[in-house]
Amino acid sequence: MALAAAWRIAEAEGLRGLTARRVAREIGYTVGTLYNVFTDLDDLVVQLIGRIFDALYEELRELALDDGPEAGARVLVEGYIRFTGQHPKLWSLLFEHQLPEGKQPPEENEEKIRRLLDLMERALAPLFPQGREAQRLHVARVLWASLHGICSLGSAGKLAAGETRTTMVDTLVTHFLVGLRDDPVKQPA
Amino acid sequence: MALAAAWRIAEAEGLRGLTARRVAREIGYTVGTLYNVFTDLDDLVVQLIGRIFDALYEELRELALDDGPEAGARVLVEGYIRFTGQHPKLWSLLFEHQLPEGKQPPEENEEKIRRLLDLMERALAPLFPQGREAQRLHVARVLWASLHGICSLGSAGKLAAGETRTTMVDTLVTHFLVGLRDDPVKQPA
DNA sequence: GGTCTATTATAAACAACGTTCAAAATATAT
DNA sequence: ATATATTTTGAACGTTGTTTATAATAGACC
Repeated sequence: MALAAAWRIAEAEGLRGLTARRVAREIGYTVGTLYNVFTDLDDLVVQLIGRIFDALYEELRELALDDGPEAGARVLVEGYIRFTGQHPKLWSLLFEHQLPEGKQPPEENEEKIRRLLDLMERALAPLFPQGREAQRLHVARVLWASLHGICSLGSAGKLAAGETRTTMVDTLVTHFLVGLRDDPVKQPA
Repeated sequence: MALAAAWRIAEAEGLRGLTARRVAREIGYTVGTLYNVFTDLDDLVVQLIGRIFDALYEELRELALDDGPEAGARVLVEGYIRFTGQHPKLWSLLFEHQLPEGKQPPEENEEKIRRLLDLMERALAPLFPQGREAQRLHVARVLWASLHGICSLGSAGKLAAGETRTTMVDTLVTHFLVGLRDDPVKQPA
């Protein structure tokens, strides 16, 4: 209930507008009540982040990943870009929010990230023979992180004025996968 | 003076510790005085970000970029990673800070980014014949943004537990450049 | 030096923030 | 109906960004 309200607020106004009192007002309660449910505002945000990961996963889970690695990778990155376009504030919340020094994100959120990465691993699987699972994970991570970087700098308009995320990601996937296939070494990290 | 203090605070405590009163106290003035110099706290942060870009540029500008595109790219990404390791809080500030809806970053900061990208363009230059400057810029952007993504997810520990940014970036550069060289099409975006 | 003016710094105030907690309201069980 | 456990509240504390009227200072001119 509070998380649903937080979702709406963050979707409309971003992390800046996401305050405890605002969430409380939205659900017709007082601030104090929120603090009986969440230990912290960070706690609320972290749980909201979990829901955002879930939504992204739902967007990507039903895509066809078995039409070859390149097709699979392309379909995944397209879905990712679509999500960042549909929920820009929510998506940027995932990385804007930085937990203070001491705290660290809960186990379940790491698992949600792992699930997303699994999709990319499955798409790339045909490229790797058995016994190369470590390298498969490694490559999936690199591609996923690069995708993130392109969407991150592309959306903020920081880097790529006059260039779309789609064309940039296209170039990434094309050249990265070509290089991967043509590399005779394929040595793990 | 205020910016130097902001630098120190942000370096030690990150964006969360960077408050107007804290900066004012650090330089022996009152908050009001800060608001005679900066229109806003966002204004101060944006100017601090400019200085961080400058520092990153200083770290990279003297590297040798003319020993071939792969060597040049590697030396750049190594320098980038070194900077993110030496000033993690400052570097993450660059992307944590999100300007509110209306405002947008000043022209000079975009120029500082452009300068950084130029370094990558110069490193990759031998790969592109004359008349392919647009593609050169495009590819430099993709590589730069991917590098950013890897450092971003790698440093927060979000993605790559048990994997270093160096190995990930290594894989990126290797496969991306191989794919770039072996691609007979090399069509611009 | 003394006066007038322009700049600069201050202190206090405002609203909103995160967070806490004793007390009031409510629900549950006997 | 009474006693107990739970939930919600409202007020409070300290801190935040930001504004503004006032005080302090500096510089220029006679």
